[in-house]
Amino acid sequence: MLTTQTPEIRPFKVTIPSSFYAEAAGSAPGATVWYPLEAGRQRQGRLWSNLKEVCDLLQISLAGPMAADELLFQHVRFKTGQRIHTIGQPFDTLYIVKSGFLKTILIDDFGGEQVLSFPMQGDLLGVDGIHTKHYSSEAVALSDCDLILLPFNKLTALGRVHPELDSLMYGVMSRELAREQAMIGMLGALSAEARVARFLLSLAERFAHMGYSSKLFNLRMTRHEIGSYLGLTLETVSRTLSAFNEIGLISVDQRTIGINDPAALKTLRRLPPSCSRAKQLAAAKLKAAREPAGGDLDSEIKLSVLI
Amino acid sequence: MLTTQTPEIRPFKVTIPSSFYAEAAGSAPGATVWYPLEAGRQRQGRLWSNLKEVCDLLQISLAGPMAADELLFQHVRFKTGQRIHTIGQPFDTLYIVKSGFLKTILIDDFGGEQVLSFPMQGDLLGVDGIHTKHYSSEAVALSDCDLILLPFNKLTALGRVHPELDSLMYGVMSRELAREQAMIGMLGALSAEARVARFLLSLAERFAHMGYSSKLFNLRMTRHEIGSYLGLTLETVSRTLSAFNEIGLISVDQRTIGINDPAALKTLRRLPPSCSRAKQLAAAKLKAAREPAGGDLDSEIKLSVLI
DNA sequence: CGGGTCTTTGATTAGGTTCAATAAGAGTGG
DNA sequence: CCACTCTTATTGAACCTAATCAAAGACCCG
Repeated sequence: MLTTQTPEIRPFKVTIPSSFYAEAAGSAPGATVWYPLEAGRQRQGRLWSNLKEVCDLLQISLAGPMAADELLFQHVRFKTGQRIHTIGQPFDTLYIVKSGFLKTILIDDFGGEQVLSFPMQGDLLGVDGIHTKHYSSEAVALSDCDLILLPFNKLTALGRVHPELDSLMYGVMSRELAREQAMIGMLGALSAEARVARFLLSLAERFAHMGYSSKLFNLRMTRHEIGSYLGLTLETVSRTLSAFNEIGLISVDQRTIGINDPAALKTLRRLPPSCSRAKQLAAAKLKAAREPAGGDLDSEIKLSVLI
Repeated sequence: MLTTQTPEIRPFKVTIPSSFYAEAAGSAPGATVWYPLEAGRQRQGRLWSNLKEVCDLLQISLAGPMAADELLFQHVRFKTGQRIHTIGQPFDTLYIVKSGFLKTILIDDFGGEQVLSFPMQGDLLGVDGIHTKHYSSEAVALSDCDLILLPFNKLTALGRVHPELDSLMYGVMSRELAREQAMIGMLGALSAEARVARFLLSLAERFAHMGYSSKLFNLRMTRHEIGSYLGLTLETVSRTLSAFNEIGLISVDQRTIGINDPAALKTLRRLPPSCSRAKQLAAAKLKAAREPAGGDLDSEIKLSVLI
C-alpha cells in the first residue's frame, strides 16, 4: 500500500528532477549552502530564508539566541496542479509553505482521493513520511506556491548543533497533531452545516493571520475538495453554502465568500428550520398529496408538485 | 477553550498529587534519577525502564549505540477510571503505555466527550500538549495501567546528550500523525459497517502484536465509546456487531469478540443486502400497506400516522 | 464558439439517528 | 443471598439528514 508509486495519470508532472535532491547526503552539518541551484531555474523571488524567517513563518517562538543567518533554507516554486510529493515516494524532505495554497490527500482503497488538509502559509508538509521513510500522503499545489525546503537528514544533523531546532520541530508536529485531533472531533460529532460553518471560519482566521481580509476571500479549492475534506458530498457543500447565503450568514458568489456573521457561524449546530422551510413545505405537500382523503384541492396540489 | 479545567464530575480523581510533578524543573540533564518516589506508593511491578525497553515498546529501532542503562524512566500505575491528564492542565510529561488500556477524549463545545483513540501497549500519550504547553485532550484508564513517564523538559535536555532520542521522538510523532490521517480518511469516506469492521481488525492486529490472540479478545470499551470513536451512535455499533455476528463474520458475546473472517472484514464496504433483508421486507410491507389502491385500511393507517 | 470542469438546484432514496422499551450484568447494601 | 439500582446492551419503529441520481446553468480556456 505504501509502496504504491501512484500509477494514476495526473494533470501535471513534478518538474524537479530527482537529481535535484540527490546531493543531500554527505555534506557537513551546519553548512550554509546545501544544494547547487540548477542553472536558470526559478530565479524570481527570494530563494533563501534564514532560521528566523522560518520560525516567524511557523509562528513558533524559538527559545534562546538564534543562529542568525548561519542557516539558510532554500526555496522551491511549484505551479498550480503540480505535486510536491506522492504517496509511497521515498521521504527525504519537509516543506514549509511560504506562499500559495495546497491540498494534501490520501488515496483510498479504490482510487478515490480523500482530502486531509489545505496547507497554506506557515504550514508544514511531509511530516507523515518521517516514520516509514516514505510519504504516506500526497501534496498538490492549488495555486502557484513558494515552499521552503527542509531536508530531513540535514535537519536532524543540525539539531545536534542547534538544539533549538528540535524544540521547534516538536512544537510544530505537536500543533499538527492537535489540529488533526480537532478534525477528528469535528468529523465524528458535527452536522454538515456545522462542518461547513467551521471550515469557513477556520479559513477566515487563517487568512486574517496572513494579513488578508477575514471577511472576504476566495476559496482556492472546489466544492468537491471541500466536501472530501469535510466528509460530505459536493452537493451538500453547495446547498449548505446556498442556505447560509440565503439567511445572510455569508455571501456567496462562486468562489468568493463574504463572512457576514462570524458569531452565528461559530455557534451554529444545526440550521434553524426557517431556511429549510421550503424543503419542509414541499415534503408536507407531498405527504398531503399521498394521503388525499378525497378532494379536488388535493389533486391540484398533486399536479403542481408532480409536473 | 483550552483553559477549561474540566469542572465536570468524574467517577475517579487523579490520585497523584501535583507535587509529584513539581520537581521536574531545574535538575541537571542526564541525571539518572528524576523524581523521588513517594513513600509506599505503587511498589509492585517494575518501576523503571531503560532506553532499550522504551524503544522496544515503541517499536522504534534506534540508530547507533544506545546509552545502555544510563537512562532510566520511571513507571506509574493508574487504576481503572483514573485520569492521566485532563484538558487544559499544564503539560509537562509524556507517557508510554507499558500495559493496560486507555481512551483519549476531547470535550466538545457542550460537554459531550469525543473519543480520539484507544491507546494500548507501546502507544504514546500527551504529545498534543507540547505545542501549547497544555494538554489539549484527556486520557482515561479503561483498565489498570502501567505507564512510563517521559518528563518533557528532561527529554529535550537529554536529546542534546543523546541525539538518537530526538530521532526516536520524530519517528513516534510521525507515526501518530499518519495514524490520525488514516482515521480522518476513514471518518470521511467509509460507511458505518466498514468503520466497525476496520475497528475490529485494527484491534485484532494490535492484540496480535502484543502476543494476545487476534481471533478472540475482549473489548475494553463500551459501545458508546466505540461509537464516539467511529463517529456513530452506540445503537449503530450494536446493530452492526449483531449483523456481522448473524452472517458469521464475527462472534459476539457482550464484550467478547471472535474474529471469524478477517479477509471479509478487510474488504467490506457495505453489508450485503442478505442481512438487512428483514429491514427491507418490513419497509416493503409498510410501503404496500400505504398504497392499497383505496380501501378502509387507508383511513386506519392515516389515523395511526397522524396521532 | 465549443468543450471542459465546476456549480447549483431538484427529486428520490437509503443509511443512520433518535426515541423508546426491554433485557442482561455488575455492583451495593440490607 | 437476594433485591435493588445503575450502567450497558439489544432491538424495534419512525424520522431525518445527507447521499444519490439527474439536469441545467455558469465559468474558463483554447
